[in-house]
Amino acid sequence: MTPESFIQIKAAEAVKALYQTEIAPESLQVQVTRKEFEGDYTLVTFPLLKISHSAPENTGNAIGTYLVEHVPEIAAFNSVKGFLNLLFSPIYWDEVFAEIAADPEFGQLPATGKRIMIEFSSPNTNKPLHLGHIRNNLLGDSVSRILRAGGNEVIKATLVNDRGVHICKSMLAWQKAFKGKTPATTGIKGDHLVGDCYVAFDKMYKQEVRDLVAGGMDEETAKKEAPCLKEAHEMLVKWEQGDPEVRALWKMMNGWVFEGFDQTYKALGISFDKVDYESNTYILGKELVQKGLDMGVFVREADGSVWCDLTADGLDRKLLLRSDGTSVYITQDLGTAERRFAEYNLDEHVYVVGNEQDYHFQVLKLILGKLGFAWSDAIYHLSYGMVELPEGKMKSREGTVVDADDLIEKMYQEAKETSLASGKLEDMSPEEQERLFRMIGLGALKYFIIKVDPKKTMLFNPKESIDFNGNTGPFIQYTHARIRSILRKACAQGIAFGPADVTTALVPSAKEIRLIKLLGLFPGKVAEAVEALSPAVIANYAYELAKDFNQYYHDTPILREEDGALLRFRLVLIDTLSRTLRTAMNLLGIELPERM
RNA sequence: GGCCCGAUAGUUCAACGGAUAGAACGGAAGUUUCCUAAACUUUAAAUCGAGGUUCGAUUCCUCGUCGGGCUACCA
Repeated sequence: MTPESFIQIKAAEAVKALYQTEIAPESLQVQVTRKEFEGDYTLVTFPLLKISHSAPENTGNAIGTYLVEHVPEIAAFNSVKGFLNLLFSPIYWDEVFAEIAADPEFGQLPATGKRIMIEFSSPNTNKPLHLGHIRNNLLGDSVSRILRAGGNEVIKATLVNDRGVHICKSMLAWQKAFKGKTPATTGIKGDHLVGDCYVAFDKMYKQEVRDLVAGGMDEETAKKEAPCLKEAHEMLVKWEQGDPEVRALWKMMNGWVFEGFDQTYKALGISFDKVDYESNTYILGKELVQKGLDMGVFVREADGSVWCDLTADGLDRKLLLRSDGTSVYITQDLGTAERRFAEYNLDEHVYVVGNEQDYHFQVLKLILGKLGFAWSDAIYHLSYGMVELPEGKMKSREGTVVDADDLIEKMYQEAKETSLASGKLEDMSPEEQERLFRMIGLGALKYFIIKVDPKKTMLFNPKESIDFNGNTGPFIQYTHARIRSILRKACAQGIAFGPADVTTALVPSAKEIRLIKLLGLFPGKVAEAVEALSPAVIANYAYELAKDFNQYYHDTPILREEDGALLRFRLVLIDTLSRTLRTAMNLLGIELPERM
């Protein structure tokens, strides 16, 4: 039980005894006591004044007196305005700490019995991954870990956009300007090679538009009439007809891209349980269109196109089927969602997709609801903000995109330089060092991105991205390494310790109590992160833990402690701390080194 | 035009409607016989504006200002 819920329950009992009123324990507000006041946790009593019909301080005093008299874990209280500060007794810290130290799965919440699918990443196969994808991937990966820790069964899914006119553009450019070039012959990573083709197409296209405009055509028309664009569309038609040549080229180039993506995913430490390809799913949803027509929620226009009128819901009319009978993006999304819910019997489905698609998901949920699917409410769009650079928004056309592979490599190099400069790694094997540099570089990148509230637009400054100080991944990794170092030394000195040594009857210091208090908060933080689908909650918690340890460590000579019992208590404390830190960082997908 | 989202120290980020709005970086000043100084200590510095809701508002509501996104028979 978390300290908060413990107080909530006891306080509700107090209210019942004192004022003969039943209240829900969850409705009571409990917070960690601010450090300028005496106490461990604080009950906010303002909301209770209506029940007590008494001044804030009197109410607090009444409840405080009751709690001290009836609850052995609560030792003392003081009441300041509407804040009832409660001081726990050592009995309580013993209980909390023993519970944490003995629980090998600390932070894992009880099973909910829910099955949740989370879709993220969902890349296009016409260019390599960039910084925006990294935010998506890290969020998706971390949120799935958090949902799992929240007691849910989680299925990580991705839907690869492997078909469409954008891929045809890359294919066309390859035919025209890259023929014969492969990742093998050029030494270029597959997804980058295909991305180069895409850029080449764009160049070609722009030149053609300029030529047409120079020839007297107005720009709007020129943009539609550029020969290479038309060719790309013809290629798409051929692709849909199953033209063997086009299909072969498509398969080959997609193969390059997948190989490239695999490397990037591997570097990021990300994997999926289920991979869908749009080339297989784009037909889905057509039966739903018929169903909608039968139900009268869709209408067919004279030209054969099918629409859903959402104007009554404050949105626009949405196209579902083109006049030529082909489906659009949302149609297949409808079909894919239906299939997933049916196939996996999902309780919830989370989509990690950028906030530029807020409208799309609003429409998606609305239409599914109109089609009579009760589970439309179980769809959650985890909408995240864009990543901007100091010079503004990333624009692929202006070449200001931060490439994922480049970035990962840069972080690694930076980690390597800084680590080598510290001169602490001389006795490590080259392989160990490599592993460590990767771990630190990646930890810096991941933490930097994940610590920001998902829904906010964030700024990424490549120059400052790898900080090893302050609220950063490496700071936490460093802290963990220090803890492990102490524990190693204790082992080497033959000091045995274990959960049995946990007893704060030794009178722990204020800082030790604070650490225990912080540790006890972890399950609550996990629950909060699940609720908000926000890894940032965990990230900031982990930082607080690390920071507090550093402060504790600074003026507590742990291994020089003479008293055996106190020494063992301290070792158990920091051992528990390192475990909790590890568990928390694991939820973010960040590895912690044993030493650095 | 319509719809959606955001605005907090110089900068990047925090703060279930709760106490004197927290950190970090950068700035200024310190700490190394000691288990990792990639650390620690001290210090200056902020809620876009105007109303409203209430015991209490950075947080909720309205209006305004500024910024971003969406508004394709693209995906």
